[in-house]
This record gives sequence, C-alpha cells and structure tokens, in this order.
Amino acid sequence: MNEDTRPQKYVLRPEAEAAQPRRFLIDYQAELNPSQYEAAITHKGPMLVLAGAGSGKTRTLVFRVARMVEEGIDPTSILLLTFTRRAAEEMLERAGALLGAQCDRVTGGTFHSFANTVLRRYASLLGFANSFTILDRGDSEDVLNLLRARLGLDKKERRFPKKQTIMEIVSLAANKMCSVAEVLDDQFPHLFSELEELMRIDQYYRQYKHERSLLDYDDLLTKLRDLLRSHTEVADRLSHTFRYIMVDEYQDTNRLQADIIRALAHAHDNVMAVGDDAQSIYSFRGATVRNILEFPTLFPGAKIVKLEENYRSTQPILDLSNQIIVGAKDQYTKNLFTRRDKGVKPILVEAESERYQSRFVAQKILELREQGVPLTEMAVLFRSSFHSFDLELELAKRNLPFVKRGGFKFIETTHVKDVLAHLRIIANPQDAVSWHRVILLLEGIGPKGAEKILAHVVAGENQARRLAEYPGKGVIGDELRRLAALLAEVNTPEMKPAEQIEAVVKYYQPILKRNHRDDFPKRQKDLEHFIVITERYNSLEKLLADMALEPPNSSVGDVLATEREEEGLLTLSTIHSAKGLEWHSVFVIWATEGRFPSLYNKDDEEIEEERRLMYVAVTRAKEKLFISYPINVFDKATGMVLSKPSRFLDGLSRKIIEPVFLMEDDDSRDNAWRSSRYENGGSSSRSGSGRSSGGWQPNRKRF
DNA sequence: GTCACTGATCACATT
DNA sequence: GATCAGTGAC
Repeated sequence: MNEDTRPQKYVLRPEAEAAQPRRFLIDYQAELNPSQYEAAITHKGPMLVLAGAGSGKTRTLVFRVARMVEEGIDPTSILLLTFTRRAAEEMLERAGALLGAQCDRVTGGTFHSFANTVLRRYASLLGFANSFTILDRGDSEDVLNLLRARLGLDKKERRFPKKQTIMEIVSLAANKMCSVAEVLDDQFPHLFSELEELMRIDQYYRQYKHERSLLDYDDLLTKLRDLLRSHTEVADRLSHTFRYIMVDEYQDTNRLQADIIRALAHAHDNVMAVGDDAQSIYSFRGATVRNILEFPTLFPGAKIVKLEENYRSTQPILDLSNQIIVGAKDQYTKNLFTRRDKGVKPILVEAESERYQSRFVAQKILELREQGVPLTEMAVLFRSSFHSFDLELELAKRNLPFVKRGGFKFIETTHVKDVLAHLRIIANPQDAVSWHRVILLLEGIGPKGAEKILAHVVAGENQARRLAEYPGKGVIGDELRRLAALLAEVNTPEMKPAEQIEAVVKYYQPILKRNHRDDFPKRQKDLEHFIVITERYNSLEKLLADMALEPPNSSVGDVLATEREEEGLLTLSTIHSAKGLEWHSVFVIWATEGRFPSLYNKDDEEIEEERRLMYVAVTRAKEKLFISYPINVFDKATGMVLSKPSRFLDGLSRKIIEPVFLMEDDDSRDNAWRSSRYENGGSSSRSGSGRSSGGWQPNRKRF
C-alpha cells in the first residue's frame, strides 16, 4: 500500500529478446490445423507423423520446411527423403513459392539418389571406384544369368530358378538384412533344395560386382549403411551436415533404410518420419509396416502426431474407404473424417466382359468431359500394368489422349539399353557387363566370341585401344574397328552427352535394322525421343545415374501422346504409381476377385497388402469414384472362371456403394448415360441384349 | 560358332 | 507379347 508513492516498475527485457516478438512471413497457425501446426513447428527430437490419406501431409511437410528456414535454420542442413525425386522436387518448389529461392538449397531426393551422391564421394573407402556404374534391375539379372551359366546351373537336367527369381531372392535378402536361407524359408520353400547353389551365386555376384565397381539398387543402400558403420568419421560428418532429417512415406521403407536413418541421425536425433501404415504397399521390395510401428522404439521419446482430417474426398468416398480398411490389422488406429459431407456415392459396375468395361470407362470419361471435368482431373487405376491394354485401344479409338504411369518404361527397352551400354563403357571402362552387351551386338559375334574378346579387352588399361588391336579377321575385324572408331570419336570431354548419344544412335542404326526388322522405325523414333530427353544434361555421369535412379516416368507408347499435351491428358496408372496423387474422378478397373487380389497372392499378409492397395486406390478420388469388375473371365493359369467382385467390395451395403449393371442400348436414341430408375427384379436379361451393332450405352439395373 | 526359326511357357507392383 | 530353350542350316 505504501508503495503508491513509488514510481511503477517497468521491467526491461534483455536486448536480444526485446527485438520484436518473432514475426514470420507466413501465418502458420492460420494455414494449418492444430495437428499439422504442431508437426510443422516442432523441429527438435524424433517425431512420427501418422498422416491418413488426404490429410494434408505434403502441405505439412512444405510448411515445416518453410518454418525451419524462417527460423534461421540453414537450408543445407535439411535433408528431405521421399519416395520419388518428383515428390521431393514438388515439395521444395512449393516451399520455394512460399519463401523464395533459399529453399532450393535443401537436399531432397530418394534414399537411392542420396546414397548415390554420398557414395560418389566416399566409395573408394569401401574399395570401389568413385566412378562406379549403377546396375538397373535388368543389368543385375544379366549378371546373375552369366554367373548361373558359369556355375553350370543352366543344364537342363536340373530346373534351377531363372534369373528373375534369383534376383528376387538375393534382393530380398539384402533389403530385409537376412540370409538367403531365411528368404527361402519365408517365401520360396520349394527352392530349399537349391540353397547351397543360391548361396554360391549370391557370393559370386557380390564378388563380381565388387571387382568391377558395379552397384545394384540394393548395394546403394547396403554400401551406404556399411560406410556409416565402418567409417565413423564420415558418419559424424554427415550427421553434422544434415541436422534435420525428414522421411516421407515411412511405411514403405525397409529395415535397411531405417538403419541408415538411425545412423545418419546419431548426432542429433532430429528425425521426422511421416507415413500411414494403412498405405503400406511395397513389401515385395522388403518394406515392412513394422518400421513405422516400431519407430518409437528406434527413437525413444518420439512424439507422435496424428493427422486425421481428410481434405480430399467427399464423405461417401471416405465411407467406402473406411469400410475397406476396417478389416485390416491396422495397429495405429486413425479416425478419418471430413467436413465435405455432400457428394455422390461410389459406383460399382459389373461388366460382362473386359470390352464392356473399356467401353463403359471411355464413354463415361467423355461424358464427364462434356460436363466440364478436364481430362487432367481424371484417372484410371489398376492393379497391374497390363490390365489397361484393352482400355488403351478403346481410348485411342475415341481419340482420348492419355499418359500411362508405371509398367514397362521405354528406358527399359532393348534398343535404349543397347545405346546406353555404349555410354557406360565410356564412363566406366571397367564395366564388363556393358562391354559384353556392346560386343555381342556386332555381326558374326555370339556368346563365345564375345567372351573371348571381352577377356582380351578388360585385361589391361586403355580398353578402347585393346579393342582396336584385337586380332580379328574379316567381317569381325571390320566390326571391331568400327566400334573402336566410334568409342574414340565419342570419348572426348568437349562433347555434350546428347551429342554422344546422337553419334552412338547413328552407329547403332544398322544393328537396329538387323535385329528388329519388323518394327525398326518405331524403335528408331524412341531413340530420337531419347536424344531429346537427354539434351538438358551436361555430365554423362549424372545422366547415367539419373537414367538408373530416376528414369523418365513415361511408358512405352507415350512418346506420341506428349505432342498433344496442351489439351490435357487423362492419366492411366498402376495403383503403386498413383501413390500420393489425387483426381476429381477416379476409375478403378479390374476389381474382379482373382485379379485384385490376384490369384497369386494367397497368404494372409499378402491379402492384407492387397487390401491396403485397394484402400490407396479409392482414396485417390476427390468427387467421383467408379469401380468396375469384368465377369466371365477365364484365367488361363488356373483354368478358373472369374466372376465375382473383389472380396474387398463384395457384400457391401448399398448405403456405401451403388451397384450398376451394363447393357446395350437397343433403341440407341442418344449417347448419354441413361439415369433411369432401376428396373425391378428379373435376372432374366442379365446377359444384356447381345452385341447389337447399334449405339450402346450402360444402363442401371438392380441385381 | 552363329543365326534364324520354332514352339513352350509364363506373365504384379518399383528404386 | 516377350523370353527362352531347342533345332538345323550355314
């Protein structure tokens, strides 16, 4: 009381703090919901973000990067690991749009591309040349095939597994960090009798790669892990460089990748893993949902944040999604909800045959386009790449332009791989696999001849000269000198990669004509397209690494489609390749039991993964979802007739999904989908009214 | 040894 | 459809 007379106290803060209460350019709290906000502003320590489908995961990551940069964290100390390079680029672009160019300095990419970057610097510590060559899947298989023959396992009295199978086994062992025996025990019990030979091949394969500085996809990860383990000074340096690590799609990482993260983060533990256990779909690559479940064990004290509000889909689509996943043994329970409670029910279409399905999809797409939905906002998704073949014909017939994602890439075709092999021996003259491929292309030289020449060529330094000096007579001699001349011409540092490729393509043309007489013009076109793709590269090494790690996403046959891009393209995609994407309208085709899930997947875990795959498919849709299943499908492999909808959809209430049945339009009055009321009862006309040549249209009918 | 042709076999997803 | 093993002509 008696203090009245005293002047009031006013406390001055220390000068540092007095500087403006922190102001950010971005109002994070307004842009994000509370969970997203929490994830975005927490930077220290381990954190697991469980992000349901469409819950704004990418947005959260983007704002988190922006926030870190705004707080003054050096962008070069941030590492963003994603599933595809495209995903990383997109996120950093968006962060850049918020904040400006400094976000470009964040390191982003896939585990494999990150491993590649690190190993290009440190491979010599592990006894590899820093100019190592990356083997893609096909290359690796070729090596295995070679070793298989060398070990005399290709004789017909024993049915030894073929290269693809060997590759799968060897690769799974690497990714799951277990022995060949364990892989066999787990997934190939019928091959147990071959264990000894398989182990020998595995052994030789490692040795072969090591001697020639070849790394396959798995080696990129394995060697990075080894490097981090055996060279603590390198591990320290990397850990201090990358002080903030973010891993996207964590549900699709494997143990090896988890180990790498653990080691990279040892100096700080600042790791944010984002994922959704309900969307784990890569177990064939050794990914395990256990990774995400056990993250808190690997990083004790991890904070767990759940993103449960869905911003993508309407409530009816979400209802179906939830129904599909409810049967799963999902250990992190999430409760997806949306405020978008309007919307139409998903539609389940029974098609009498694949043709009907294709016609339905094409017609419906045209109709939606009429209604103003652009083609870029529509997608057709399927389990396996070949499921879309018939539809592709139908779309072409109706002049509907599309891109296809997933499946066989044109970079994997023989002719493109042939051309690439020439460039590889320039980048890495030790690369015997490519030498072999290149020499085998020459006229008059078969497997035996190639082996002999190869042995001579790689026996010493300056391989190109040794090739020219090889004592070959007649046609063979001419061929060898022609090849040597090409290599000499192209092996100059001044040439840009695209120019080198152009020279190789010119040289290769007669070979192409000889080997592919029937479709050689088509293949020639591919090669010209390939030159265009590579024009932006300045370094051959970078080009080769990119072609192996992040090949152009286009499939065979897309080359022509790109010319019409302005008007927008429809997307056809495998479900695997559709991960993380979304469209206004989505068609899921071939949802027939036996195809999806496939007859090949029988055990519980495989079925669970198929279920998650279906979940991923349906959660891509924002407004409209059409699922179709052809019936009366004869499966050659088993002799069974497939005639039921996928078990994930069968028996669902009509409150959840609207069944529709297709039939020809007899009176062919107009071209619109007739939205007539259901006819009652009657299974009599179930087989439609035959293939009348008149206008056809889908119709609705009660089952 | 190489090449062209035949018929059997087997097809999922991807860095 | 692509690949692969097997065959016979050069």
